[in-house]
Amino acid sequence: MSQTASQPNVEPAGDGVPPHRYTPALAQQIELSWQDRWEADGTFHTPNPTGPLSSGFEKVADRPKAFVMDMFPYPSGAGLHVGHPLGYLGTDVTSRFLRMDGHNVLHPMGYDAFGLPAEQFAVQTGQHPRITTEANIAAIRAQLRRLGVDHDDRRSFATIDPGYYRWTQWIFLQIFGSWFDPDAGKARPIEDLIAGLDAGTRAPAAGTNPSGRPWAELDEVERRKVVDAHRLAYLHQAPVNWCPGLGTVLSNEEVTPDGRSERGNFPVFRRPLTQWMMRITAYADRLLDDLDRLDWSDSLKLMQRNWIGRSTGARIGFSCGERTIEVFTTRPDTLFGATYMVLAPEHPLVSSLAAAAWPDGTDPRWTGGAATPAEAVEAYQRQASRRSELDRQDAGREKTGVWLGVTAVNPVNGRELPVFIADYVLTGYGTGAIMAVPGEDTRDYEFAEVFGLPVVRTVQPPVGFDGGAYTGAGPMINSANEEISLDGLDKVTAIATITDWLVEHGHGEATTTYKLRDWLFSRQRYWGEPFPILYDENDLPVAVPASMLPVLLPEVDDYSPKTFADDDATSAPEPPLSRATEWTTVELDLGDGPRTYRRETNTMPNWAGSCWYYLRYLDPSDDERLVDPELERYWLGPQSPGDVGGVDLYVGGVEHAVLHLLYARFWHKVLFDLGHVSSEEPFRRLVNQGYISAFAYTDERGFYVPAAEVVENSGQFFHEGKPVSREYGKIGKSLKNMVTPDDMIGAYGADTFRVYEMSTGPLDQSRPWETKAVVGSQRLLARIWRVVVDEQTGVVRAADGEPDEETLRVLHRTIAGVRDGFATLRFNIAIARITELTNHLTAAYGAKAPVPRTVAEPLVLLVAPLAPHIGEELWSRLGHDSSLAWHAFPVADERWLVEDTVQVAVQVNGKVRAQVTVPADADAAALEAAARADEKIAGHLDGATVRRVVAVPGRLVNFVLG
RNA sequence: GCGGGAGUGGUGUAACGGCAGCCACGCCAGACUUAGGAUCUGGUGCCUUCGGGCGUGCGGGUUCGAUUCCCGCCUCCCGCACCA
Repeated sequence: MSQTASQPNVEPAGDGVPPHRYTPALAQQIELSWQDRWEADGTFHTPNPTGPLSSGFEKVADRPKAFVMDMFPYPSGAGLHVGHPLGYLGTDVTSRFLRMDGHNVLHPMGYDAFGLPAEQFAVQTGQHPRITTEANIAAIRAQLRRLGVDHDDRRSFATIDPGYYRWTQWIFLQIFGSWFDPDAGKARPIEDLIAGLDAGTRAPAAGTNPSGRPWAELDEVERRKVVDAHRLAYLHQAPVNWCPGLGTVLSNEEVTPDGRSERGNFPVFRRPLTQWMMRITAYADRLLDDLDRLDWSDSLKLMQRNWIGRSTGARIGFSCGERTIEVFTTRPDTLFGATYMVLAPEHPLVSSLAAAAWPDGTDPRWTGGAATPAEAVEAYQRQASRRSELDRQDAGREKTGVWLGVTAVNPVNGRELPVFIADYVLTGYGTGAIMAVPGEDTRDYEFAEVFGLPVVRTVQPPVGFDGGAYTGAGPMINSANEEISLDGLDKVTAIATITDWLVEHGHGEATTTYKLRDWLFSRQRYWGEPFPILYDENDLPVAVPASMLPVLLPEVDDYSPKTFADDDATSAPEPPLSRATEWTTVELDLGDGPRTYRRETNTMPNWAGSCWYYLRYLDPSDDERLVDPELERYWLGPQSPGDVGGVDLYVGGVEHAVLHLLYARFWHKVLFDLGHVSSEEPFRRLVNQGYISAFAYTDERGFYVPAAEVVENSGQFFHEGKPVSREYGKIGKSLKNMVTPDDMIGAYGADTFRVYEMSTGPLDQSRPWETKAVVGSQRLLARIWRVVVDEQTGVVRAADGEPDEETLRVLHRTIAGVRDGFATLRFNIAIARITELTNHLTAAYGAKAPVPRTVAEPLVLLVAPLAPHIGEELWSRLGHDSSLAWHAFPVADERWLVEDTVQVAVQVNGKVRAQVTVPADADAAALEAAARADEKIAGHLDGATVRRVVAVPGRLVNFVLG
């Protein structure tokens, strides 16, 4: 098996080019040959400790494991451009390095294949989305193979495989079948809840029992509704993001800040609809707190923290006639400064609170020009619902609102506070109602100005403060009643004091709220996982038994949901599956005799399949269970007490910071609570790879011209002789700056492409693409080739002799540097060190003397993770029968990392004035003596007073003159 | 507006608080060439009176010494944004 790729039929490379030069044609020949051999030999098959993939595990049983993973791609029809492989190559280099360095490495790849583009293509063409999706997967798989990545191909799958989504449905049933026990702080099986309710040891949670009657008195249907309201997956009628243009509802995360759909950019409206929700809010604290235990970038953690948006404060009740208005505030200390109240226009109390008529002397600004409060409210609510999210969130807009004609009572001082509705108060956050403190809140101050409301300061602003609201720190003022006084207190003490008082008098309590909302989990699409849910004759949801999974996606004639005019806010969703009439109705015996059930016709959102795919890699053939616990413990389990476990390196784009990464953590924690996994988190270490952008060029008319045809001439850019202007942006067809990996592999080979991508900066850094610079990587590989192979004869040139000491020092410095670069994902510094070694060998040995084998072999091993094909080829030519993929990575010998003598800089007053060479172990005194002996330094010191001498052994000497 | 990150040659970048610019692209020169958009070798931060001087966005500070640490400002990028 030691035959090499290039022995026969190398074509003459052209006039003057040596026949055995490392040309792109030779590189491609070598690459294809080694890709075939890796596949035939199963070189990258990773052994599991047990089960069907465990063959060969004894070879690696004593190795530490390393689970290295990419965010799997969505198989779009557009194929890959040069920006896509950056992360894939980063994990590939890492996994190859770790394998050589003695780890059992799992580096798999799969496909996230449900989703909108394939469905929309299917709607246009009538072709089943599975057909296009599978064709796209095959194309991307071929592209990845041609890059030489070391994925274990036995472990690949797509989320659309019934054998996969069967378990996606199974997990849904686990979530549906459990509730969050606030006492235990974790999910538990729903049967435990029912047992507690039956035994009377547990009462229905607040808001789950509308009738208010005791559990024991409820009938069967009422009980089921109470239980269903506790589930982690539950049906809920609430305002959701309805997108008529797409014909589906969307999660908050899928709606852009300006109130449009992330996909398609259609307007989104808030509409009350009954939909499946997942109770991710129950996990808000754990999702937040466990971020501290993850090796993720600070910026990414911050994005999740902001999205979860925990804030602590108080809930305070304000009496308003017969009713109580509950508000949430983070500043209960400013309660004495509340001068009015505001409800969100959609607040449920609004209509019942509105007065019958305006009191005499009502400020005309407060009525909205309406004859009665009811009319004013109705008009304002209509206006608010029509207003797009963009308008409504524009903080710069003048405040609007109307008075309800009533007042509420400030519990702390009895002050009568007029109650308004205004759209600057959001219905979904806190209680949807606020106490307005214009003295210390900018928005309240703006509203108070427009409506002529009083301002009471309760925090002393600094002298000279002439702004409106004062939001800074300062002592409390104007904050006392007969029982308590906050005056003079600081903010923290005042909050504690007033909160105690509120609790004592039954007016409120300390509380925490979150920006995070429950996850809207149903979509009115065809191309997604069907819900394993049936509805019985009471229209209540029933789980499909696990034994009957998967619920297969039925064939339909029309893949599109009914869509509507973009702005038709009152339209209602109609999922494609509802038209599969033979499928929607089913007769089953679920243990109580045959009955007729109606199937859930929504499908799961795009994110469902990516929530757990890392578990499936452990054994994608498992039909018995979600994952073998032994495999999960081995690959994902905690590595030490307190460790969260999870994938050891997860690389992907930052665009998933609050979508996929939050949802997957949530599912994983539910699975952990229910005992299906031993790890608390799915992704221990996460790195966001940078983006590759490219220059694009426009002509005088502003049209893009093909970037590949633009030439530069002394700083100016020209296309067909005419000047063009340069822009910088995404790679793609629209900017006419598309460059594909296939283009680069065709021109240079995969190894050169890999080395170039890795050389342009640390993995997490974004960078521009520059095709003309790729040749530098090609030159490097050609020089390495020339170290081992004679370009004229093709004969291997490695010598048996010993390298000189200087070469050994460079070699071992290189080994240390390359290891550092690989370990920290700074492949650019690894390549710089390899280049130095190569350049040194070229200069020291040149074309005449062969490089000693003891240096040439480590060089090949060092470059192999980056450029595996040329690595294998040279390794093979050096006489090794087996792949270097499993050969030990070189280890630096400390002996050669320390120099005998070192050059140290000599500074005078911090400026370098000379270099002296001293023994490496010279102490400070010897260093100073050597420095003083230098002519230049002696000149500088002559006649001056040396106030101080700083001598750092091995580094420098600094004379400080007085 | 709030929060985070980043500013180093023409370009991508590199430097345990210790000689700023490793490595590469580009550019310049040379070699080999009928030729060079191949390959190889050398040079390449700026200024210079050739002694040297100045240089890591700007201004301060800490230090014997700052690209690195601290403070303020400017610019760019990212995230969030009427979240009470």
